[in-house]
Amino acid sequence: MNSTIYNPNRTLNSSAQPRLILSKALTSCKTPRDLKQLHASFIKTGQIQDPLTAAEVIKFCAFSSRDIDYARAIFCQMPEPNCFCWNTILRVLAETNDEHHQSEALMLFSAMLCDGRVKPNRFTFPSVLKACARASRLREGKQIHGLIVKFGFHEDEFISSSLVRMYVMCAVIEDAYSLFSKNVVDFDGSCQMELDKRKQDGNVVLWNIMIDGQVRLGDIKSAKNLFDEMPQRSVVSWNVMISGYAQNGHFIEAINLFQEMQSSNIDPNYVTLVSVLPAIARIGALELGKWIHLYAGKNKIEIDDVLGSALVDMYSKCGSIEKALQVFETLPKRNAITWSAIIGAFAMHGRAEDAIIHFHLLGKAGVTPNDVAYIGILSACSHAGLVEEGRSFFSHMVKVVGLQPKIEHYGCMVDLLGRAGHLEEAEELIRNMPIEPDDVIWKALLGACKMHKNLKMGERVAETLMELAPHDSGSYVALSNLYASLGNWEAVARVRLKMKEMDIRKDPGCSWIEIHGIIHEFLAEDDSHSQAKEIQAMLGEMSMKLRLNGYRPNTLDVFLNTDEQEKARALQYHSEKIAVAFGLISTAPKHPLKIVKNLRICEDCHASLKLISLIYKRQIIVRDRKRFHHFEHGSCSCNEDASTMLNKIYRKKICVADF
DNA sequence: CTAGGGTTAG
Repeated sequence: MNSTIYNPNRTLNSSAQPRLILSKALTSCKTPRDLKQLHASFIKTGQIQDPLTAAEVIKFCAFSSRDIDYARAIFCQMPEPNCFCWNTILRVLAETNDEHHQSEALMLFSAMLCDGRVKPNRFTFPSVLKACARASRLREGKQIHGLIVKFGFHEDEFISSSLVRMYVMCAVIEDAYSLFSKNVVDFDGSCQMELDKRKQDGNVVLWNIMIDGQVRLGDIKSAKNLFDEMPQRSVVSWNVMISGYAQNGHFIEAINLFQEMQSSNIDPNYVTLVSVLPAIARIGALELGKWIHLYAGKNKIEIDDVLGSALVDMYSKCGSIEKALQVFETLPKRNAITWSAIIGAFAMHGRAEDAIIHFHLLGKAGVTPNDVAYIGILSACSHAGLVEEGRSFFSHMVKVVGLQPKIEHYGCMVDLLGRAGHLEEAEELIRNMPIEPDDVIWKALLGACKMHKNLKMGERVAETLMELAPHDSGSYVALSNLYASLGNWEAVARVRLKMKEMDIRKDPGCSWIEIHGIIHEFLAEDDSHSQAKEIQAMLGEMSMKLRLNGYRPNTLDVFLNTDEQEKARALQYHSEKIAVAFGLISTAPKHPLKIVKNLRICEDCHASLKLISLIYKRQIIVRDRKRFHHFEHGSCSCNEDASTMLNKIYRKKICVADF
């Protein structure tokens, strides 16, 4: 590292200014420029020599202006950092999301020990353990555990909870649990009254860490059990559990818990909002999302770049691209993730031009695009068929920005080339890329084979896919669709038979609708809802009115091997239809219905919903796993979509379900 | 100077 740390020949200038004035001066810094100016003046007056001043500046750099390099530079220039300074830089490095910085924290810690002029104190270890935890460095973690015992800090409750955290994050759940049990205070015992506030808080933290660890290991059930068992909860306990659900795909549970939190009179804070918004976005619960936005405003919760990114994503995934843009434009600060969110939003809504415009604006704003921004821009190009633009963005990413393309980027390129008909080039890209291809990328190529009716390549790709993911329904469905698009029904039957033999079933379809702020979830053929009877009646009415209006069930995409009547029945009970039926009986006339589906909407539902929008005079907005469909006056916004055009041309033959 | 957070191809 930097040798000036170890230079013993300089002396300390102790012209310390009172700390209050110092932090006031720091918080008055609004831009990195202000900070650098203040720093310059500290250097001029020699005040930077004061460890307290330096530590404050380091902290401010790292946490308020998030400039780790600058923080490190200040630390490295200190002739004789005291323990407080060491602790500060260690904490700064440990709390980043960057594994390099966390490793650096460990190296710095060992430098601190070697240097020997400053002994680690009880504030040093939590940071160092955090670095081990975040970087999953069990070996170092154990060594540090030894040191802690040697220094006699193992009784310290902050340190013991950090130890639990380290073990839990390094996936040594048994050690974590035994330490946890040793340290956790039994609230059922008579000692409860004697516990002081600090001890109680420490106890809650210990539980929170344990829950967080279970969540990170993907053991949501154990996490929830602990959450239910814990004697006291803080707002963090709720946040950990909510984000745990959200990050493991249990969106409904996350939202339910968020609502339960409010019934328990715990006020959501900034982190709560950031944690619950992704779940709201994925479910498409616009009303709840708007409420969150309002709540932040009312409760003076600052909408910064982080919360702003979550809001932009939520509005876009809930169908309000305009609102997403509006939030984006009013943000005081935008980082690479914020830009990725808006670019991804435009991509999802098929607005390639806006995506490109914003990609250029990002560069003008002095932000370096991250890998996710490139995923957004490449998928926008792909949807719009902008092959040359896509290629140029890809090479820009590699050659100019120096980002290593991930499988997602190759996936976008395969999709881009494949859609445009450059099938050979797409396949070559897969075979030549330095990453092992996954099922997703082969599926993209298979989709393109289907689109361009390349049976030869399609069969070859499907074969590879079935080897790669033999129990994934997707490849069978895609191959079957390819045969169907060529009218080869015999081959379709063969694929379906094989699926049956291998007991492979299509993923269950699932739809959500938000009514008066409550989210209702429906599976296909679902009759578990409390208003199941009314819904059934409505479905009956819908099916009758549809038939009176000339609709005939399109049973080609029903994947069951059953007779025609069965198939028609199954279609009637697709989850999106159930959600629409429920929406129709639960809302006032003319009220638009917004539905989110986990899979792609099937052609039969697509056709039915067009008619339903006409018959019931409702706007119906369906977000399927890929895009938005706005049904109104008997037509859908995606009408001009290429695949639908194909379906129109091959209406009689095509088996449409794209799943 | 313990704990929690945002974007991700088809």
